[in-house]
Amino acid sequence: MTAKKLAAATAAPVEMPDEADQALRFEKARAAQASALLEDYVELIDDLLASGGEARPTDIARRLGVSHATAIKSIARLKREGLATSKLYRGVFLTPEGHSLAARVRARHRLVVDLLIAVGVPRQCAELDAEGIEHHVSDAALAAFARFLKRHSTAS
Amino acid sequence: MTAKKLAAATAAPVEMPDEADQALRFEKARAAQASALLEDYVELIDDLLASGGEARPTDIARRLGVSHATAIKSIARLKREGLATSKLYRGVFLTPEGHSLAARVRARHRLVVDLLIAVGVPRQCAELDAEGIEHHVSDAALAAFARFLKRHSTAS
DNA sequence: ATGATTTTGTAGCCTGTGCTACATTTTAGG
DNA sequence: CCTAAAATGTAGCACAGGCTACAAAATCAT
Ligand SMILES: [Mn+2]
Ligand SMILES: [Mn+2]
Ligand SMILES: [Mn+2]
Ligand SMILES: [Mn+2]
Repeated sequence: MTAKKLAAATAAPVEMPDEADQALRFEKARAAQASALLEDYVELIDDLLASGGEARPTDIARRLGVSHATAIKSIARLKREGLATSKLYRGVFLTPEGHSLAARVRARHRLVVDLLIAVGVPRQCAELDAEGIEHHVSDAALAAFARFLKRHSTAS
Repeated sequence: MTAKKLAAATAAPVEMPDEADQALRFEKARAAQASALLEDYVELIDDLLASGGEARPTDIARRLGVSHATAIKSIARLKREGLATSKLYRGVFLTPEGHSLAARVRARHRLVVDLLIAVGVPRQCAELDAEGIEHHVSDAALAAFARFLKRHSTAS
């Protein structure tokens, strides 16, 4: 290992980031990925409740493109984590925590779409990509997005 | 359901996207998520090979922040999918397919970081967020990012 | 050279998130 | 009201990607 480090120090053409930093980056990305599913569910449920009235497992499943069995299991997880409630054959509802998460998630989703469009991404494409991107945008980045949009919408 | 749709049509305060479109969005995001891990591995392995010489399972594990057992299993998947090779105690190497994937992934990673910085995200934060965001940026969005950066770097 | 340390590999476990198939319950239509 | 259709729930499977614990191999240092 000593030999290898020396060789790297003398002949390395590429600089690597610090090991610990890099590990933290990947760990953060994995964590975001783990909550992505929950975020999409609460956002969708909140949309359904706001738009029509009911958020039924079958509707949720259809909109997410998964089987109803899968949706029901994920809804069970939402309940386990205190984000949703449901009564047999009565549809799904959000707890206050679920509702406030949904609000944050929706605001972030919109901001991401708007930023993508502002830098020139076609609307359709922006909406496609945002669905995945949103889960990895930190609050600091979000704030920067908001500043950018304000700057560039007033300067029409 | 007829009654529900009528109610929604008359009193709906929120517009929902088309069901099929929405399902496609979520399916695409899930697909991106599934390849994210492979992308991070090939990018990291390529970096290690370019910078020092070797890409050993333990190094890979440390940099990714996972146990070496986990890394070895993921490397097995890389091999199964034709992206990498390895001989016992000889480290990991990329196939031509793996190498070209790594090149695409690295270019995309850099472009995403640069764009985030260009819109005002602090560098540190940009590098953190990019690790997750990169896997969800389509080619079309990437092209838009490149155009945006060219426009805004020449106009200094 | 040999003993300690590091690296690698294996085995077995868990959780999350997909699926299909089947059972049950509710809802809707005639 | 009764039957057919739709919705819901359950069971059981598969696979990915985490982990720890243990075993074997290679490397390093004395
Ligand atoms: Mn999403
Ligand atoms: Mn969303
Ligand atoms: Mn990444
Ligand atoms: Mn990357």
